[in-house]
Amino acid sequence: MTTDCLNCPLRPRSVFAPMQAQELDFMRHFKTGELKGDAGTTLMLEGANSPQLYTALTGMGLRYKTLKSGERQVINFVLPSDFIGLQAGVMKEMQHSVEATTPMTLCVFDRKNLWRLFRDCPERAYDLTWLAALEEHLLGENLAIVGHMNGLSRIACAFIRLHDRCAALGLAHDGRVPLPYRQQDLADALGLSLVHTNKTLRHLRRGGAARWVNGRLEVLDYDLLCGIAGLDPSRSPMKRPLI
Amino acid sequence: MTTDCLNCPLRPRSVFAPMQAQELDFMRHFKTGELKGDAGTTLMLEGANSPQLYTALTGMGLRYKTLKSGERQVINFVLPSDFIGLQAGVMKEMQHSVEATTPMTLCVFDRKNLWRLFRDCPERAYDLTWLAALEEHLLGENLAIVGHMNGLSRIACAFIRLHDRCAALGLAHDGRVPLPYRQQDLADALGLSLVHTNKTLRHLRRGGAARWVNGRLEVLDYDLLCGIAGLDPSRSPMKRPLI
DNA sequence: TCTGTGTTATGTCATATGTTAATGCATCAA
DNA sequence: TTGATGCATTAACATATGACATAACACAGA
Repeated sequence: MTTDCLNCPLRPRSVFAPMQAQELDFMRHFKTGELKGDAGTTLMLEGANSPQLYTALTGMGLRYKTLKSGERQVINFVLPSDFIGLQAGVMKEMQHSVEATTPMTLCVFDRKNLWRLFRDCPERAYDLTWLAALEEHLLGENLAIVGHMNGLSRIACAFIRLHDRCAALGLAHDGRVPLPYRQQDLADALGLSLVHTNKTLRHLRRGGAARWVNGRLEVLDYDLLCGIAGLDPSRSPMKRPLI
Repeated sequence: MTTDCLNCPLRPRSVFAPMQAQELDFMRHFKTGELKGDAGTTLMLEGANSPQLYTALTGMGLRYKTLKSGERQVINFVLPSDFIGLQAGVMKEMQHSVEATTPMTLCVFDRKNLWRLFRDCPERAYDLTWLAALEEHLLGENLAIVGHMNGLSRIACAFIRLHDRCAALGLAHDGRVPLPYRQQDLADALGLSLVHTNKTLRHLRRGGAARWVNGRLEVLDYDLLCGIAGLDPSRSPMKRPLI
C-alpha cells in the first residue's frame, strides 16, 4: 500500500542528489508511514506543535500565515518533494499553516525521531539544514519580488518559477503544468488584490504569454514570460537533497 | 585580543539558550579567530562561496540581494549574535550579500569544519538548523509585512522589531536604540520609495510614535507604535541558540 | 573658502493598485 | 426546477505610493 523508499517515484529525478543504498535504508526506517489528505485538509496549524513531519509525495498545497487583520499571506506553494514541518521539528511550534489544495499523499516521520536523526545520521541532518537554507533562499526571492516588482512582473515570475518546479518533477508537458489554486491564492502570495490579479492575468493572456484556466497553467511563450519577469530563461535548477 | 567564548559578552543574555561548559569548550575550538571589518565592508558576496562563516559579535550590517533592475532588496538587518553564511556553508554559494554598516567584530569559523561539526557535535548541528528555521520564520514575517501592510505600518513594524531585537541584546535604553542605517536602507527593506519612506517617517515623528535621527531610533510611544504596526505589545521574544 | 557628494527633507503631479459593487457561470443539494 | 454557494470577470471610482524636481544641510577634500 505505502510507497517503499526504494521505489520512491521522486528520487530518480535528476534535481535530487543521489543516495547510497545504505542511506536509503535509513530513510525507510525513518519513514513511519504514509498519510492521505483530502483537498482542503489543514496539515499543519500555525502555533501548533505537530508530532509528525512530512514530505509531500503527491498533490499540491500551500503554506500561509494568517495576519491580525484577518488577511492571509501565502508563503509558498507546496509541491511533491517539499518537506513540511521543519519549524515544528526544531523550534517549539509552527510559524505558518500548511493546507492541501488537492488530495495529497505524504510520507510521515515522527518528530521524536528527529533528534536521533541528528545523532545517528549526520548526512541527513546536513540535508535538513540544506533544505532549511534553500527555503530561506526562496523566501528571500519572494520578498524581493513582492517588494520591488509591479503586479505584472510578480505574476510572470510566479508562473515561471512554478512551471520550472513542476518541470523538475516531470509534471510539465509542452509548457502546461497543473496549478490547482484559486486566483485569490496567487493574489495572497504576491501581495495583490484579487481584482488586480484578475486583470493582470487577462493582460498576460491577451499578450500571449500565459493562460491559467481550470487549474492548469499554459506557458505560451516562455522567453516572453521570462522577459516580463526579469528572469534569465537559461538558468538551471539547483540540485538539492530529498528527505 | 580575541574574545574567548568563555567570556562571550552575548551568551549570558536571557534570550540565548544556555550551554554546558563542555559544549562551550567545543565552540572555542570551532571558532578559529576574530575579524574586524570597517563600515562599508562587504562580508559575503552573492554568488560567492566564502571559506569562512561568521557570528556577528559587535556592530551592525545588512543582508541584501541585488536585482536584475539594479535595485536592491534588503533581506534583513544584521545584529550581534546573527549567524552569517549558512547558505555558503551547506549550499554551494550565497544567495545574498552581507555588508557592514558600522565597524563590526566577527567570530570566524572555517567552512571546512562544518561537516565535522555535524558529525561530532549533533547538538550544534541541531542549533544550526534551528537558526535556519528561525531565519525562515523571520523572512516569512517580512514577506507578510511587505505584502499586506501600507507604508506606515511597515515602518512601525520594522521599528518595533528592531527595537525588540536590540533590547534583547541590551542595546536599548529608555526606548532608544542604535539604528545606523540610511533611509534608503529601510526603504529597500520594506519595498517603499525613498521619498515615501521619508514622508512616512515625518508622519511617525509628528504623531509622537517614534523618531529616527542621527542613526538613533527613539521609540516615543511603544504601545502606539505597536498599534500602528498591528503587533501585540506584550509578546515576548523567543529563546534561541547562539552559535 | 569653495566645490562636490551624500543624505535628509518637502511639494507637485501621475499612476498603479485597491475598494466596492455587480454580473455571469459553474456546481451541488433539496 | 430552484436556490445557495464559490469563483471568475468586469466596470467605476478612490487613494496610497511612485516619479520628478528642488532645497537644505553636513562633511570631506583641495
